[in-house]
Amino acid sequence: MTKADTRQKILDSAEVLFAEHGFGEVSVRQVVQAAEVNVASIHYYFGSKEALIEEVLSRRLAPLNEERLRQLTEYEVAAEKEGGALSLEDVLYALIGPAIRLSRENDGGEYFIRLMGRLFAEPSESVQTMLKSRFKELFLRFNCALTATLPKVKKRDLFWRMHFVLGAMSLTLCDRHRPAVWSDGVCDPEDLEEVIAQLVTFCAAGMRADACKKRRKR
Amino acid sequence: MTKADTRQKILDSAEVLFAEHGFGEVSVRQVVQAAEVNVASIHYYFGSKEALIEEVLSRRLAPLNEERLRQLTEYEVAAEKEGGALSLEDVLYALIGPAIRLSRENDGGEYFIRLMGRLFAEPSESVQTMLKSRFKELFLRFNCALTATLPKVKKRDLFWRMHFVLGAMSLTLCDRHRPAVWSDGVCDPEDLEEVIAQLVTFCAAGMRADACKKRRKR
DNA sequence: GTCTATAGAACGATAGAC
DNA sequence: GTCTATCGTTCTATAGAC
Repeated sequence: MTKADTRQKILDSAEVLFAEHGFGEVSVRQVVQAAEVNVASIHYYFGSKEALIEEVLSRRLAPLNEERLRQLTEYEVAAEKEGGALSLEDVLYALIGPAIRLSRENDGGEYFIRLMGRLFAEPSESVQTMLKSRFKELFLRFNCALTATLPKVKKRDLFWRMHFVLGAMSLTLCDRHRPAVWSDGVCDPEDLEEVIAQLVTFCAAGMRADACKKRRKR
Repeated sequence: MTKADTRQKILDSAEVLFAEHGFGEVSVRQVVQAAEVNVASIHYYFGSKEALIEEVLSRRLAPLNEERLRQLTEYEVAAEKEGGALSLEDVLYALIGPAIRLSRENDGGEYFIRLMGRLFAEPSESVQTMLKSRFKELFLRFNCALTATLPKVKKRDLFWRMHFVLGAMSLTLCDRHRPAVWSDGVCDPEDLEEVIAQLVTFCAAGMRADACKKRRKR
């Protein structure tokens, strides 16, 4: 077995196990058993359990966020060529589409995406700092694009709404079966393009809402 | 120290630790140390770590969901008295308001709410079955109320949108500081009524969106 | 009802032969 | 690069004195 094979097998098994049970619940011994490699391999290749976690994440996050930025740029160029403006739906589509598609792929992307959903629900400082640094560029680019398509929405409202978009997307990524289970089969999460369309429709309407007003007591 | 005191101290400490670090990452020894009680207490009072987790959850979930249902009924009665119909904003307010308020209380409710946010991101079957059974009644009641206020929205679209509302709310509950951190202080998550108003505004607009259409390729 | 003491298993990590 | 063997630690859980 080549070096690349062992490394790969460890990463693949770790991705699945961490996604299904969480970091703390999975031991390195379970990982090596699932990967069918030796106990010592993880420390040989990664040094520690923590370093393994880091690797599992970075392996897929960079390509995903690059694809999002690529699509956003593509839509911007297309809009300019047609002489029109970038639409809100385009921006949301570039943000949401690649992640949902990755979550339905059979090469393990599904597990990585569930892992990301978990991480966003994780308030520990180290995790949040890691997320912020890895999403900073993406966040700024999309924030600009959204501001441009929604000139009437106040800056503060826009930040809140981006947070809510992230939440709606994040829960959808966490567990693809939930909408079907809770709706007794009315929703079909296997229909990829519908999931994306549903999310984009909901989020676009939410982003376009009139200025938020605190509620009068009734 | 009375029996009730010890039990209470264990539950309070467990709530905080589980919320901050997750179930798997926290050992019963850390819990007893934080609670300043004996190592054997947890097994005396709860039997096992798993049973302790169950107790931490049920202690607060029932009152929270009762309050949500109570508010919904209150709004229904008020609307009928005025001869008007229940508004979508009322329904969302009854769903979201109590949870956000609990998340800002200083009696530990804050930690419980973060724990719930984590659980929703947890796809393990046992957790999802537990959640579904404990939220079934609430879900049905609110589903009815939403259907009534949104007669034009298709059943399937409605289910999807409820899922997205849950996601937006869930992420907001997970980590109260995130919107402030990501927006460099522009958002103020300490302003309770604004958080609620922002969420209700966004979700109401999303729920009212026109029928979802799959996207044409561009 | 609270304590000490400890069983018995699993943990992350490493040393050293091959 | 892969293996076995094992270190030292920590874990959940329990038995039994008080």
